[in-house]
Amino acid sequence: MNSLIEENYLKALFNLSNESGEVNVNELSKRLGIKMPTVTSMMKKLAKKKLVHYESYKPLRLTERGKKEASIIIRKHRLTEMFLVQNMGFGWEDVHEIAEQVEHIHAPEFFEKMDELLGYPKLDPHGSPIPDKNGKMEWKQYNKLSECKTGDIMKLAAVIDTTVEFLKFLNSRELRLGLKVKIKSIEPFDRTMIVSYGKRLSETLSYTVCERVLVEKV
Amino acid sequence: MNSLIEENYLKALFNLSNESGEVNVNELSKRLGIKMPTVTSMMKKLAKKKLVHYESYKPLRLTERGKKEASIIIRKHRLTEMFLVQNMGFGWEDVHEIAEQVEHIHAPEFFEKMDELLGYPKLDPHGSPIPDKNGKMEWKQYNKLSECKTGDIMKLAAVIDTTVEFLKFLNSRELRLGLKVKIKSIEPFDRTMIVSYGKRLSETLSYTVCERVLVEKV
DNA sequence: GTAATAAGTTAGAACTATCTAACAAATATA
DNA sequence: TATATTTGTTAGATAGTTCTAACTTATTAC
Repeated sequence: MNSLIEENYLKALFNLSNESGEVNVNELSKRLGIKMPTVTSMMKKLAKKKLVHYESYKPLRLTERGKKEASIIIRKHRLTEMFLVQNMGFGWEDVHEIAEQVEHIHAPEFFEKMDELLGYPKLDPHGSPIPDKNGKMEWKQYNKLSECKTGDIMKLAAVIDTTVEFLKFLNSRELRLGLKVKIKSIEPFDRTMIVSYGKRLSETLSYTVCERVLVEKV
Repeated sequence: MNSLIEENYLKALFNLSNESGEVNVNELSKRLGIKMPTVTSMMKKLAKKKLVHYESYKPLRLTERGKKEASIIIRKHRLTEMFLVQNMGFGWEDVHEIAEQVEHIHAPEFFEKMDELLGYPKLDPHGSPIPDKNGKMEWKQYNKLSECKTGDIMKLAAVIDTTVEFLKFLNSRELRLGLKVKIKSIEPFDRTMIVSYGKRLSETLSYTVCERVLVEKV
């Protein structure tokens, strides 16, 4: 059984690996807000437990067991987010912080029940895939909205950023997953996009925003 | 903000005070499965935080603040149990362990939402009162079934023991809260009761069982 | 290719929550 | 009351997670 603290290291390492390939002590340290020496010593501890491969000065890698345990925590997080939205009426902007705590509950039957009540969803409210009981998950290859070109019509598929501030911004523009967005023009100087969707015929989205939104072909 | 560990001491002290009046280090130590010296030092720590009144060799007492914080943890526990039963379809025997973990989640809006979805219940699935947001709760004065006499017709109101084993025993005899039970006779030697209820005209309940069931006049 | 900078490690300290061993106080018993 | 038992405290040790300071290795820039 891993402690809550170990679980947070595993999860952060798993997420960072998926985001940026190779992960080093410095990155993990920044992600967790924990100083590097502490991270080093935890990596040694997790290496002893066969959850990470650790060699001095080398990039950090989860073992297969480490990946599986991390996936299960992420499964619990995403099922919880989905449950909070679908079955309890929370907005997608309010669920991350709660799920961050609920994900550490050790009670498989609790999460199985959520899964069942939700009808075995494949995606969470932010469009991220929910790993199955064995920790397997399928990542669809989405593109960033910021990488699309003028004239493209794309469907919003997922968000990368799940902070309250970002999601409230999307709410304020009535932007939600599944929506079809047409790119009317792109400002070359700062890569701001002018887009249209639903009843909104001309909305301006900064590059910062477009970078955090994943889309797929309609 | 109190740690999970501090919360468990507060809750145990609160529950023991309600059960048996004066609480000493030894009792609290046994309840928590933690050795006495550890309990002593935690009491000193909680006294510094103005959550308990502590004097060497004197009984332990929660301060008003301590009582309030303990009540809020118990509120979260009982709302969770009720939610698991009413909104997620768990049996009353399966919810204690899960609630034991969920009660430590710091997210008032999560528990407010449960309360709302449940329609502001006053009692949990085991018949215990749910404290309000300010930590206030009303204890109805129930009697133990074991203290009733032959001929009494009583309604099952609450259970004292929430372990899986005990509740499964009650399930196996179709005993649930709200049920009317008539005491047909009491064996003087071991205080075993012969009772009737529903379609069951003659069931035998040991003193151990009757002691754990609270009842009220019909 | 050396110097400067960034990243990583080691050593040692602090804090929390736990324990055991030894002693002290309070309570029960004879 | 004197003794035995129970209860409670003090002191010191251990394990987990964190930190800072000092040092080492790797990478970047000139």
